[in-house]
Amino acid sequence: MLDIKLIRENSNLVRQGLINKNSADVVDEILSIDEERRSLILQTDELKAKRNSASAKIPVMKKNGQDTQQVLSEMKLVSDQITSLDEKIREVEGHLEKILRHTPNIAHSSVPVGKSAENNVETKKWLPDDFNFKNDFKILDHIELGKKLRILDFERGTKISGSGFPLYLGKGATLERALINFMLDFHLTHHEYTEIMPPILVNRESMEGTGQIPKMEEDMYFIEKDGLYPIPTAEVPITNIHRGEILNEKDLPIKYAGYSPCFRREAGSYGKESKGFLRVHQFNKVEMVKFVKPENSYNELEKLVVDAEDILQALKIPYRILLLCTGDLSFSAAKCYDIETWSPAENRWLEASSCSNFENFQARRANIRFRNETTKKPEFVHTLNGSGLATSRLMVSILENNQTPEGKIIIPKALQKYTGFEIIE
RNA sequence: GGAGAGAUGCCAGAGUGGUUGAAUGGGACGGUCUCGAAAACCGUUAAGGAUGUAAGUCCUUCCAGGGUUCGAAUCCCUGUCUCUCCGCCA
Repeated sequence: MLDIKLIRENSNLVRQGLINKNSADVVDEILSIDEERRSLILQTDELKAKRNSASAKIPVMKKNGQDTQQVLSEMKLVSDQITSLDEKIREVEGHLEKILRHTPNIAHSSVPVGKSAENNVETKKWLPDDFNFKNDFKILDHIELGKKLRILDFERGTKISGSGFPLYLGKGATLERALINFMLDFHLTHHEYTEIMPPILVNRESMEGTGQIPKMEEDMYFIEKDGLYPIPTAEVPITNIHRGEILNEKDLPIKYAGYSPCFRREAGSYGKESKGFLRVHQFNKVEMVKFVKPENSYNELEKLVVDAEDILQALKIPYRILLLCTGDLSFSAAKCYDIETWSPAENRWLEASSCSNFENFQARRANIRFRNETTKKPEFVHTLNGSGLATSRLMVSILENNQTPEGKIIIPKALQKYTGFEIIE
């Protein structure tokens, strides 16, 4: 959520920010509602002050045996006015809140302005030493490999649940589990994260806190009976750990990493993208979340990206990094890097991680603050998160990049002690 | 799932209609004392909003949302959560 004071005091900056993010310019609407709100508050506060002072006098008058009849009827009137004004304020504030909750974060000044994904900027490309984009044998895609080696069964996954629910078998299941353990261990030992195992069903407040709701509501699963949402990412429960809290400045930055399955309806996105692992309703992901002091958040974002990169380099998976332009940035993000891994069968890059700085956008929604040691006042923290990483896309790259001409898979060295085997054949 | 009890400040815990944003104790912080420390004593210790250059002033908030009343932490209704007992159960 944007700060109403920021909108009030820097309306043009916000206006341009919304336009850059391909979002509707609601600044004038917000300003006029805000003005109405403040004028109503002024009126009701005055009446309330009047009522309070009368309330203090009434018992004294009674004690002195004075007649309170006139004051009481006067105050009855005042109270009625307060009630109706408060009603109006509730309405106006509800309206304002609704608009603000639907208004996206604006991008940081270092983010390139652009309309869509084509305007994203590649900032880095990393390839393993012996890597070559051309192969001298026929590359099988992950679906064919999965079938041939009996490690993935998309058809039976569909039978059990529907399309987009992958079934891992045998060494495929072991490899998936190994990958999760490897990534978590790596972040804990090399990057000093605290491990989290979060609830994977969350309530509405949590979904609103991180910004998935209301904008992305259609993409979320929802269990109506209990009012719970299966999480689309561990970002939701992990960021909400500190919802409504005031943290100690000396505890910052707080760094959490956690594994969870992720559930996404992906409403309306069927088609070519949806085959195999490319777009699924359930996948596994290790997520990194940071709570940091505002002045450090951009520095922390760069470190977050490196944390994700370290995993890919250890696995020797070719990847590139994109700096997303304003138009491609998600609702809550102020700046975001996508990390894409190479799929030789698809002959293209696949998004495996997204590392974002939300500044205080989520913190404001979720009311996550820290006490500034110098000013002694609470301030909103900055929150960041990054996939570290999503296994489904990673699995595609691991299988396809490590296949032999005979269609076997060589397990990356770093993973072997987790899988207990070196090859899938 | 059934029955009951409860939710107050950083914590513990009073408060059942009127200057109670809230007694008391603990903790934390500052000070006095001390060579230093402890003890003792004194003081400070909420968040949000409106207004104002500021100092300040005012409003709101005792789980949440409604209601009664001139006035609600206190009374009524609904919801959420916690605890105890019973049942069920990985």
